[in-house]
Amino acid sequence: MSDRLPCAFFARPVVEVAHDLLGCTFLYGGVGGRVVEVEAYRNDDPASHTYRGRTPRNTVMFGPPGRLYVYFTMGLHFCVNVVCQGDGEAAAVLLRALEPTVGLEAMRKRRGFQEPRLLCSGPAKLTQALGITRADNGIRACADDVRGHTGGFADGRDGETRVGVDGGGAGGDGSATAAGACFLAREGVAAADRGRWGRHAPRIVATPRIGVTAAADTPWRFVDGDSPFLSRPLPRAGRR
DNA sequence: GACTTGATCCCG
DNA sequence: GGGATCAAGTCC
Repeated sequence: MSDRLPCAFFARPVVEVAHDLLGCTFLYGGVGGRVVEVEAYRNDDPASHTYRGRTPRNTVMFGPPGRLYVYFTMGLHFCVNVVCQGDGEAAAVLLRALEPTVGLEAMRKRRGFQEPRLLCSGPAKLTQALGITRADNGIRACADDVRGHTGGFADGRDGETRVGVDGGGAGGDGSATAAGACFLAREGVAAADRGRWGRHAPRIVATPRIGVTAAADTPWRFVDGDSPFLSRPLPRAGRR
């Protein structure tokens, strides 16, 4: 509980948050693992979905930090981001790979593979393994801040669950997205290994982002250079 | 290199 | 409104 990242964690510059998320644990519906690869996207960034302004699809990115922005891509995949910076700033961190640590069997079942390295080593693999879909767009992934309020939509939507813009989602299936079932947490490791936000300290390596054509050189993909669970191996130079 | 579908764009 | 375009991926 106490180690769940507060919403304030995400209300910081997105590149900073991306760094700090490495080594944290992402859990969704009791399934998940250690974050080993992320990418940062920002409003003034040609590679971001929000670069050309607000649309129905990217609306969640313009909302308060700490929410999930889930988008559908390539005709068959979902990818998941966590909204960052201030309400309206439209920045987010794409979760690209996890080292699976919790709920391996559920992930194997959804993915159809046994090998742990094949479960969450890519943004769409990860959502498939965890069972994240369009219906999760807009759900909160951060713990309540102290007391009082941190953000929330101006029109009053808030609280725990679906605030997606598609008005759909059947609303009542409530399994994985039940209150508090989706969050990021500081990893429970020796205090000596903890950084500012208490996570297990990874060896952070920055590279250009994968699959983007605009701003192709911006080095906003961050990985744990020692992890074997990346979506793709580090180029030679980045290895140890 | 194929696959698959929906959001967005550009024209009208 | 309608058709063209192309996308923050995966495949083992």
